[in-house]
Amino acid sequence: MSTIDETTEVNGSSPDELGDRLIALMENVHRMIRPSYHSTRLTAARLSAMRLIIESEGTTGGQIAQAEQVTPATITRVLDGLHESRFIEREPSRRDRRIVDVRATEAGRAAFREAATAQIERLAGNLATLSAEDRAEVSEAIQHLERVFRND
Amino acid sequence: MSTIDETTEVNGSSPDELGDRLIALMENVHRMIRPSYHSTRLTAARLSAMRLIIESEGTTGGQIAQAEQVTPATITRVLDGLHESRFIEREPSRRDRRIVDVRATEAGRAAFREAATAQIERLAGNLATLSAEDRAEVSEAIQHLERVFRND
DNA sequence: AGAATTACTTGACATTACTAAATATTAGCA
DNA sequence: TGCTAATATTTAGTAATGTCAAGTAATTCT
Repeated sequence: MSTIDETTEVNGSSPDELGDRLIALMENVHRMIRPSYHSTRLTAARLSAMRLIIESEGTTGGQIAQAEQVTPATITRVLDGLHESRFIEREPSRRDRRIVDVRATEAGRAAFREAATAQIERLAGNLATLSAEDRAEVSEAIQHLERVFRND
Repeated sequence: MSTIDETTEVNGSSPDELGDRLIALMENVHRMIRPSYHSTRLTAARLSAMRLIIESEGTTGGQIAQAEQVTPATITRVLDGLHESRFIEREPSRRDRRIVDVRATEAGRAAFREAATAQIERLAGNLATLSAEDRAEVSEAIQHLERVFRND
């Protein structure tokens, strides 16, 4: 007796099969959006951190680490890189001087906008080859997946 | 008069918006499936390479590099790691001794099965919370995206 | 006050990516 | 045939991103 009811599990949509295909797809997409190493000073982890820093004005090192699901040690280094490029400012919090408040500089915001735009456009070029109907379906699916995988 | 017919561009499905959402989603998923550094000897790039090596019996270094969209130099290091763990065998091709034929060992297959299963299950746990209908929609969408992003 | 906890940094290391240059082999051509 | 060019991979050096373990400084708890 199978645990899977075949009438409801059409064309590889069981959780396991879906996971398998999602992993393979994700690797393809991830490589495509990987920023090139020398064209910009905003590499993958830094770009992602900048997104958080800009969206959550006055966030802290620990909050970034949690959102990025990495250890504080990793974030320290990412912030080191961003600071060296003058994209952020770090300052011990007034209320608790162990905590580091992080803010984006104007240069940081500008660099983020540019890098994020380039990253999106690399994907958008491919996505534009889909029909509007297919894109609507993809949009629906992303909504489902966002519900399931979001961690804020 | 807009160049975009608004009846076909519903809920954020323009290529740019879709790209933006896809990037955020992929980052979440990518962190979730990132193998932990010390629990297994199959790290991300090695696991991905093993998938290719097992699926395409008797593939070569260059073919792997192309499929993974990285330089041959990168693949050499990945194969070094896999070889050190006795997960693959490397041998100059009989027909052209510049080419390196790569084959998975039994230990490699076993390790791959174990690591891939763990990776998939981390995702499948989340995906199982979707209804069968939603999963079917996601499956459709993945098919569209595979068509657009696949590079073999 | 002293001990424990918390937030972050530092040091030592592994993995994964790059470019440039080296090596070895095969293919093309005069 | 024999020189040259092209091809497949490796090696060397560097950068980015991640780990853990240990250290520092500030806050909280008893």
